[in-house]
Amino acid sequence: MEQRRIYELIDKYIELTHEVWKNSENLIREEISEDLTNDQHYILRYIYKNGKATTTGLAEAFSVQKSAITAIVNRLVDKNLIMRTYDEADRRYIFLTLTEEGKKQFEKTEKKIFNLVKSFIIKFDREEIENFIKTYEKLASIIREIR
Amino acid sequence: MEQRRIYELIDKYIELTHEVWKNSENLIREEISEDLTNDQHYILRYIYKNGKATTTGLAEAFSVQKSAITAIVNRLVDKNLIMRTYDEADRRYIFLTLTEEGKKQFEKTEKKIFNLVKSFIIKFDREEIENFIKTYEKLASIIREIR
DNA sequence: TTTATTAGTTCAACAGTTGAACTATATATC
DNA sequence: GATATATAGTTCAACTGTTGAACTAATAAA
Repeated sequence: MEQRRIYELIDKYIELTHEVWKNSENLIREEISEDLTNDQHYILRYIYKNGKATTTGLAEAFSVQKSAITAIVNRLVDKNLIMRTYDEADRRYIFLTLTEEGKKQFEKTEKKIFNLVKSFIIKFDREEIENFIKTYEKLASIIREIR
Repeated sequence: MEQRRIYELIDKYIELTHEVWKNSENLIREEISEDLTNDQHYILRYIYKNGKATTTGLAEAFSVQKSAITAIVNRLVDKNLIMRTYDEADRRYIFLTLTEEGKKQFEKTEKKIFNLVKSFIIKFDREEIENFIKTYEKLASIIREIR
């Protein structure tokens, strides 16, 4: 590929990712902010999908320090959406699980986000969106390798 | 498209965008954090590309309140990367421009980000990345319409 | 001239983040 | 078994970014 075109593509990529991410996050926030912040929802999402989680596991998954997770989890525990339970086999571990209220809250919030994403995903024809997701997956794994 | 497949695609989209964005931002932060935060760089980027900016313009472009822009701009002014100048034609307006140091800093930082993005963009063949960007642009304009 | 609007800042309050210091538990080494 | 090391998690101070309300200053409209 010619240098010039590569340059243009990179430039567009940088601008597009920033714009799309920012706007999406704002749309999501408008939908859910009365109940949760976006980051709080992503934490609930991780625990919901995995059944349980640890501080260290979340810190790795979200690429942040453990203290950042502690802070968010504290807020979710205060809201009675998450529970902490010691692992009796190794008491250094604390398992984070969703309370019943946490599950309900997640499902409610996720549905709103889901419908939002759906509203723009359905504007593409099937082939285009399939290819887009396929490339996105490749991109994710390339970035995973770099880290 | 069948409901089930749509569901899967939306689910993947939500997970992929979050993972890719988070990881990319972290990679960028590792590259530039000694000089600038990521958001500070994006503000410099906007002014650099447009020559000048106003608080209101930046607030709209970044979809945040004006006070958020004031805070970031203050830090950049403190670092002597941005200048404020009153518009003599309408003294309500304050134009934000880059100082010489600001331009240099931006170019230096942008180059690092550029090379980072390049390192994963070049792993795709031309057609794939062209299609990806094309769909991304469509996505951006759909989201722009929704807002 | 009075009232509206517009551009921008200030401020308090909050979420999220890092990084260092800390506690508590478990594992390795002598 | 005692000491040293490693691991999981929290606490804390400091910082960035954010909202939203109250404010100042300048311009436009009535």
